[in-house]
Amino acid sequence: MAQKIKLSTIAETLGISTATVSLALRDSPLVAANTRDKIKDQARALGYIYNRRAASLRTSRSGIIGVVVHDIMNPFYGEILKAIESELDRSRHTFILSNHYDSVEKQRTFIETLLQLGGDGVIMSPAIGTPPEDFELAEENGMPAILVARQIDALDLPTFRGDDSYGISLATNHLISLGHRSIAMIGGTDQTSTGRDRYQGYVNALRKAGIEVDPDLRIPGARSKQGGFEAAVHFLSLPQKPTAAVCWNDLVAIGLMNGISRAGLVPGRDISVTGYDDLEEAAIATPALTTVWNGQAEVGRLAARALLDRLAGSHEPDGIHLIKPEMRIRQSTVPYKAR
Amino acid sequence: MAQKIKLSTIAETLGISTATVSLALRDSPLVAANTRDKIKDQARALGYIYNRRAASLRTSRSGIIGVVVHDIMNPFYGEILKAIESELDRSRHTFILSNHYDSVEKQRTFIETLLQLGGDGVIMSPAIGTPPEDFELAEENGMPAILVARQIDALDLPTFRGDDSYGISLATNHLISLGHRSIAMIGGTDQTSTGRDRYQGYVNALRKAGIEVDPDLRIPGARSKQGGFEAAVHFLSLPQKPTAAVCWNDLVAIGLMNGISRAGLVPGRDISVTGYDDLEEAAIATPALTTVWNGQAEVGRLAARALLDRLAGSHEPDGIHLIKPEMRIRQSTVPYKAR
DNA sequence: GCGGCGCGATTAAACCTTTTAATTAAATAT
DNA sequence: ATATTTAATTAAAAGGTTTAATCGCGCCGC
Repeated sequence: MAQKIKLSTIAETLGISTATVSLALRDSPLVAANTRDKIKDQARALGYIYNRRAASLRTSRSGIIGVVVHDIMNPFYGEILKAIESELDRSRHTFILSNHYDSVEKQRTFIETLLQLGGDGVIMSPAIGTPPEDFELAEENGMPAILVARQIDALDLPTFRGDDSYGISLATNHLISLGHRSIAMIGGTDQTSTGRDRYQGYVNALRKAGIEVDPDLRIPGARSKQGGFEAAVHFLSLPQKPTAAVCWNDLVAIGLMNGISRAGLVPGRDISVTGYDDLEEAAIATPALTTVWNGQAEVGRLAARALLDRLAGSHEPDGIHLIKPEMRIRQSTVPYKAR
Repeated sequence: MAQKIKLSTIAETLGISTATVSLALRDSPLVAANTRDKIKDQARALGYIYNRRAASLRTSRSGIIGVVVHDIMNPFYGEILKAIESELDRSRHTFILSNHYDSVEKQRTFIETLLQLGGDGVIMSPAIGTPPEDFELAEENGMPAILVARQIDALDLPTFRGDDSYGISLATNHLISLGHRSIAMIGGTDQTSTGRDRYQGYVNALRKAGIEVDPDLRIPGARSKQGGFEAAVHFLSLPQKPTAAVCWNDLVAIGLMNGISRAGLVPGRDISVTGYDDLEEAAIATPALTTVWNGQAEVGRLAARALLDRLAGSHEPDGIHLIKPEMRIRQSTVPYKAR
């Protein structure tokens, strides 16, 4: 490996000072146009590589933004990440991604690493049970945090997420309007704010329609296809013989439909199923999945925007920004027929 | 934000030198045990945060490893990433993730950013059409590169991938042994080494069985569910009426099966379908997908291991390391019946 | 009583860039 | 010709950590 080219290498070969080189490369108006061009040409010719860590040591701005979610392999987060990525791309920021798999421990390690690297900010979907101190750690050290998808009640951080309670009530109402009365809710947990909101939306819709809420119809579980698939057995053996299922998300819904098919029944004919999130996959599932658009791309975009704005100095109001979900009706839901 | 705590802050409050503090925090044997403990306690008490950029400026080791693949939302890469992540986790390295979406431009930008950050190494699944110079750039600047899933013919970099030709021939042979004679190959491109290998595997298997290769039965397309779904129409309208399809990967296969269902036929009864990769999802698809295990976890693990070894000094031999795929037979493939 | 040895701690330089204040050179005004 | 303004460049310090070289000191053996 040839020896490292630095500012001073360029300066020496050109017989000028490093200060001028530095200024020229940053396009400062302080340096004459033709010296600037000469410098840039030389930098290119020598294969100069800007040393960000030296620079950021001086400027205390690293250009690094951390993003941490539960699991990047989950398409729900994937769609959020994609939006964040494309927003950050056009702003010369590098982003560091991590999963926390709902381990508070892992999440804290990530925040610490990011602080060590001098991260400019962080966008997070916090792990279940995150203690507020972990975020205060970030803020205290000058690293602003923005929350997506989940909120932390004790903290007043800028948060972008869908209106879960409203969204699930949309799905539940849709099933009720099709004549269903025995409706199960499948997947997810009640230990997150999201979980409580969703359950609340389900309960509210049922109550409003005068349907009694049966706690046995709540089947929590993993928020994955696997989770939905596994829930199918339990679901089909319920004594109440539900005719419809409101699922935690599209993954659970697709898994559940697979499980139902495996048992010889036909989803979208014998059983109505709704999803949540409107993943790309929902439209091509069989049957095409009725679901609730949850605006993940919007969430990601707004969160990234908010962080960039804050880094640029503007301190926009904290608090929770809710995206209004919308119904997407497809073939997995049909009018009630006795089973 | 309270003012920054640095080594010298700790040193002053304790009336010792920063050198001692630095050594103590790195657990150097040069400092006495009880001073070390005192220092560590004080560091914790003051909320000291290690400044990695200052350190790496000095040591020229950043602890950062770059990972770039086509698309992290693709579960095939997701499984590789997960393996890399867990291997890197236990070694105090931070990893920076990026998609290149097969844009050589985006890939180069990423490599440059990584160099600026002083990345210690990079693991890549190179973009289609990557010019060798882009990797030489990395190597020249002391940043070793390891390839996964795809290779670059002109370069002798350490590469870990499945044996595609062999793997696809396994799938094709399986269908032939079930009596199928008109077998299509769906999805993917022939512009990557992977693509050419896979097509070769398909062709070889057919030839060996004395079946004529019909180029019309090759339907290239996006390597996604969407791609498979869209290919279904074309597939079903082929004049040759194929009774089976070898798909580029599980996503294409699942999409194709969805498309076939949508057209009123039953995959795993009317049409046999094989996937590739054995994603978690394959087992719970309906019907459960016959596919080829491609060892993504193994690929990721070995690649990470190889990079860490190289960073630790050992220069293991370059070249291509092939993982031997294995057949996973499930319900999506059935014996031939005239259609 | 002295040279030598080891332990524990320190000094000081180095890593590379940015930025402010200062300097020099050139242009304009008087 | 000199004084003043403007433009272009530079010197030097700062940013936080690591590490080779050095130092001080108590102790051992002779």
